[in-house]
Amino acid sequence: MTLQYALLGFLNYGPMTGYDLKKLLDTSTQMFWHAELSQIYPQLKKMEKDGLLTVICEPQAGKPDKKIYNITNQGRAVLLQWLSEPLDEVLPDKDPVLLHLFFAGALNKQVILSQLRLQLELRRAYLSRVEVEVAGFIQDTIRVTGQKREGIFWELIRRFGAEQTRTSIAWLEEAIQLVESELS
Amino acid sequence: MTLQYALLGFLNYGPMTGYDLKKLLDTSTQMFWHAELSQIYPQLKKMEKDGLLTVICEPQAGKPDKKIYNITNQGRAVLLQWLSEPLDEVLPDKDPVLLHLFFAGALNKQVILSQLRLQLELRRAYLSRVEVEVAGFIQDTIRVTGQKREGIFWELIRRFGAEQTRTSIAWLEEAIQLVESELS
DNA sequence: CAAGGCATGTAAATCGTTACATGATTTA
DNA sequence: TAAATCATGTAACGATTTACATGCCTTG
Repeated sequence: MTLQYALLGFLNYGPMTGYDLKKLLDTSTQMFWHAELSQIYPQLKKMEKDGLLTVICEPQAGKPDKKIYNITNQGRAVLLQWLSEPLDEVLPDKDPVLLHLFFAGALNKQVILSQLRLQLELRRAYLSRVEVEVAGFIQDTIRVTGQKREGIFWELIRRFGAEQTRTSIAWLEEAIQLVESELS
Repeated sequence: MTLQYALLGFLNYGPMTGYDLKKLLDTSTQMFWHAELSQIYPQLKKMEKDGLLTVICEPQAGKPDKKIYNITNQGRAVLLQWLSEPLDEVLPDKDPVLLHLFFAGALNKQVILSQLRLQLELRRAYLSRVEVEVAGFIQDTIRVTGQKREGIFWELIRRFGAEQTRTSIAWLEEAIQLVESELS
């Protein structure tokens, strides 16, 4: 169901195809929402049937028709209603990395250390991507589309990701030290 | 598949029932892994069929037989193999709260502020639970079971949750200020 | 006396991933 | 010439949630 709202959110920016939506999911929401084309296409079909979207087919040579989706007033209403819902939960998410670590007592010190060091490396690389590429991408998008109000929230979420990653990095550094010194 | 490893991880501590496992998932891993009984029972059955577990049925009056599961050597090998896998990904998780906020530009200032304030309240409450109850629960468990080595990791993960929550709180406070001052 | 804990499950539905299928054009 | 981009999908499988079903015992 949530995928529906993600798609409505993007279609509220303007008409586009399923393929376009996939690219947007991959470049902007990927860290907190993503989906495969094989999930997006049927979902769009259902939303059209439900009256949340309309389609225009644009014939193309050598490729399938381009199906350009438009959000309807009903679709906009459904989106706004969802967006207005109170955020009254702290969401438990699923994180296999933490599950690993939770049972890591069963492993020997060296294996644990190499796992922690690998995570540390990956998160440092991710942080620099968020601080450089993602930040630039958001500024470009604001400039090109003129979505200043929306841009405030995009940037806020980017900073959230950066802060969370910094926290992870500091924690991993401490964890490595602790395992090195306190684990036999 | 990951649920299997969570169950193996707990059964590696000692024999127990599906009902027991559900309670453990609810009290210790709930923030990074959880499952319903309707998923746990069939999974245990499958794991027994696969030779990762053995069962002993203990008849009870007025209740269904208690089915006590034991991890086998093969189960232990499967668990250790999974635990040893390199943690070579930064996991994208799904977070409807961030998705909300990503599209919050479509909402008016007051609705956004009340949503952010609600999240702030919830996370402050969660942090105090992690710092008091969860911390106490972990120390009790270490004392009662004597799992000192495992306890190091439980405590590490608890601190991770606390740090991430602190980061969220600081970020929400900033976000509220920014929305108050910079959004019309 | 109602609610919750104990203890097991099944059935249906939804959500999500992976694999398969087509076929032209562009880029490395 | 192989791979990526464009552009659509279907099919099969696996993971997860929600609803339903039973029934005793304990606690408030």
